[in-house]
Parts: sequence; C-alpha cells; structure tokens
Amino acid sequence: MSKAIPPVSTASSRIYETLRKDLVNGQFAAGEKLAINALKEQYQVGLSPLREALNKLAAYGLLIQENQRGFKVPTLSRKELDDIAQMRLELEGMALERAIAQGDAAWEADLLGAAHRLKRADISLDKGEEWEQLHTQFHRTLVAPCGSVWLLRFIEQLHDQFDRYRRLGPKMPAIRQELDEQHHALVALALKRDSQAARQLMDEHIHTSYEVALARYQEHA
Amino acid sequence: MSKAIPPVSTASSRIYETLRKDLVNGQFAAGEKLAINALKEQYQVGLSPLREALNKLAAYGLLIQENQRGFKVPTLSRKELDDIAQMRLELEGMALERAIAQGDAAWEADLLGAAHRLKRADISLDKGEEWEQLHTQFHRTLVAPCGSVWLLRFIEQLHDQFDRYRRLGPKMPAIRQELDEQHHALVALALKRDSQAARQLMDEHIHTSYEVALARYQEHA
DNA sequence: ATGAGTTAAAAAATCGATTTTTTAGTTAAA
DNA sequence: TTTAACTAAAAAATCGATTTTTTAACTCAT
Repeated sequence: MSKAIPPVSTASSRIYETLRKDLVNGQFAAGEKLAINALKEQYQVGLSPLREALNKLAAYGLLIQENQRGFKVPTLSRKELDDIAQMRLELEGMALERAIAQGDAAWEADLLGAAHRLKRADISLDKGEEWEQLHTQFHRTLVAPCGSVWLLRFIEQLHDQFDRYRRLGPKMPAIRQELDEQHHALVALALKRDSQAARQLMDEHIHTSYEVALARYQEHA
Repeated sequence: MSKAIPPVSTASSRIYETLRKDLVNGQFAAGEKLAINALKEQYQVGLSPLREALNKLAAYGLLIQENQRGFKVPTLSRKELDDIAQMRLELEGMALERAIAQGDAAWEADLLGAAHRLKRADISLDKGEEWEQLHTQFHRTLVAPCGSVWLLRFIEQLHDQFDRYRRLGPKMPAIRQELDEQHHALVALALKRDSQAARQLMDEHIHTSYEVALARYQEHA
C-alpha cells in the first residue's frame, strides 16, 4: 500500500516531475521546440537543474534531444498511438495475468480501495487532476504484484506516452463512467482469479481508451 | 542498413556513451557509489556535461539516483537477472515473430550480412570489443522490422541490463561458438519465414545466454 | 528574384565558483 | 559503552558567467 518513502527533493527532481506532468497533459504543443530560457523564467528554476531534468525526460522518451539544438516535444502520429496501444495490450495483459497468479490478500484489499477511491472521485466534481491521479494509481495497483520490475517500468512509460494522446481533449464524464465500470469488473475478475476473463476485459478496457485517444488525436488537427 | 546520420557530438553525449559502455562492461562495481569528482578527472570532462550524462543514465536504468546523495551503480541479483531474461524471452520473441512477418528482402540481406560479419569476427582474434559490437548489431538487425519503436527501445534497454551480468566473466570462445551456431540457424529460419521454429530457437538462444550470465554471476561472488 | 557568403543575435553547451546538504569524526553527557 | 550534539571535511546541487554553435538577417554578385 505504502508508496516509497518520499525522497528529499531537489530543484532538479521537482522540475522533472512538474515538466513530466505538463508534457503528459499536453501543456506543450507536439513538435514544439523548447525555449530553455523561457522555461527557466516560467518555472522559476536555475539552468542547471532545468537541463538535468530535460536530459532525464529525453532519456525517458517524453522529449527528443538533438545535440547542439536543444530539446523538442515529440510529434504525435496515428502510427505511434497504435504502437503504444498495442504494446499496452501485450504488456499489461501479461502483467495482469502474473499479478492474478501472485497477488495476495493485501493486494486484494489495495485493489478494492483503489477502485473505490476512483469511483468516488468520479462522483464528486473532479476538481483538478484528482481523477487522473487515482486512475493512474488504480492501474498501478492492478499489476503491481506481477513480479517484474522491468515490466512495471515499461508499462509506466507507456501510460505516460498514451496519455499524451488521451488527454488531448476535454474530460468526458460519459467515457469515464464506462471506463469506471470496466475498472470495477476488472477488480471482480481479479478477485475471482479468473485471469482469462480478466485479460480479455483488460484488452477491451485498453481498446476503449484507445478509441478515445484516437478520436481526440483526430479531432486535434 | 544505414544507421542514423551521425549526430554532432557534445561533451555530454560523448561521456554518456562512454559511461554507458563502461557500466555495461562492469567497469564499476555493482552497488558502488560514484565519486563524481573522480569521474570528472578520470574521463577529463567538466561537471555539467558529466552530470547531464549521469542523469540520463539514471533515467535509462543503468544508475540509481538518490536525491542529495548522488549516483550509484545498481546491485546485481539473481532475481533481477531472472526478470531481465524472462522479459527478453517475451519481448524478443514477440519482436522476432513480427519481424519475420514484415521483414522485406533488404532485411534478409542485412541479416545475412550481420551474421557473416559476426562469424568472421569470431574466427579472427577478438581484439577489443569487436565481437560484442557485432553481436549487438546482429540482434538489432534480427528484430529491426518488427514495426514497433517502443518494443525495440525496451529490448535495447534489456540487452544493456542483461549484459551487465553476461560480461562479468572472461570471454569464452566455446560458448561463443555455440551461440554463433544458433545465430546462423536463426537466420536460416527467419529466411524460411518459419516464425514458430524461429521463436522457439530464440527462446533457446536466450536461455543459453542466460545460463552463461547466471554462471558468471554466481562465480562472481 | 536566387543563392552564396557574411555577420549579428540568439540559443545551447560548458566552465568555474558558490551554496547547501550529507558524512564522518569528535567530544561530552547519560 | 552508548548516544546525543556539535563540527570539520567532503560531496552534491546550484548559480552566474563564458564559450561555442546555430539561426536568422543581410549583402552582394549572378
């Protein structure tokens, strides 16, 4: 349940996390070249921590770095969205099966808790990023006991990439509700340890999200 | 065939690549804390480019970064080796199947070329890292036309992680020969477009490498 | 107009020094 | 002996300024 002990923060780690969120939320236009000096002003950070964060984001795949010409936001494409969604299908399916095979009672409890919190957030007005935050946490919890550090790492990375597309448009409560029903059904299947059905539903779930993301990408024009 | 145009290099990108190689080759002890000032001297670079490289390596997974207490080399463990090998099985198997489904004539040619160069390097005395370099290139070529940028990216990362274990010991010509036979058999199956058999052999191939890596890890003590 | 060459401005990369935090060593009280 | 408090040294992080490279604007010959 507990998250890793909150590590002491540095200017570098703070700006990294801030920029990561902003990039995932589409605060920067796809393809845009980042003006480092402007960022420095905008976020009120020094050049050194800022550059360290940008370097990390590039290694993580949320920025493109070109020697001697700085950093830019990766472009979006249908082809890449398909790639990301397909990889999510494969990797999260795999992770879910393993989690169901290995998850213990504590996991079951965490899962119920995460799903409940998500549903509640959905009912109350979503002020800010609460739903998104809880949604991320739910998916994390779902696959957490899969037993592979690397698998979890890749999935996290794919989620961030996927969300660059999914969050292009405004929030749609109707879609959220549909997704939320899938979340609860996923929990039910996970608790029943029905990995076959769970995986199939996970596929559907990702596919639903994919259609949302694709529609938004196409509207985006 | 052609690699991406050699980008202009910066002190930062050069030291990144140098350190990446050295980390994969076990030039630093597992668990070791990096003394930034010493690195600065040793590699004759300034602090800024060095820190940028270390940040990227941490995001890539070849270093662990802890706020306010610098960087250290990740420890090695049987558990992690198993994880990495298992992930390689899954991801490279997937990639190989797709590559066989999609690879064109140019790919077939590249593959024959890469396998040939690898074999030749194996026969002549291996001065330096030539074999390792060609081996990496062979595996890259094998899965290149899989169609997924993200899949390729993850595989690359896993190779680097895997090699931290595999390269712990001295070079073993006998093993290399066995691996090399598998390489050639893989090419043959790929050209025959027999993805079932190819995937099975890929599994064996990774398993063979895994046993080498495990033995070295255990000897390492 | 077009394009090669030139140059000023802007941006990226790097340096050298300063500030902050941690670590390790020392002393003194329990 | 422990352990708490303090302190000096070391290391990490950050800052401010300099150097290098790219970009964009301009000139002039074709």
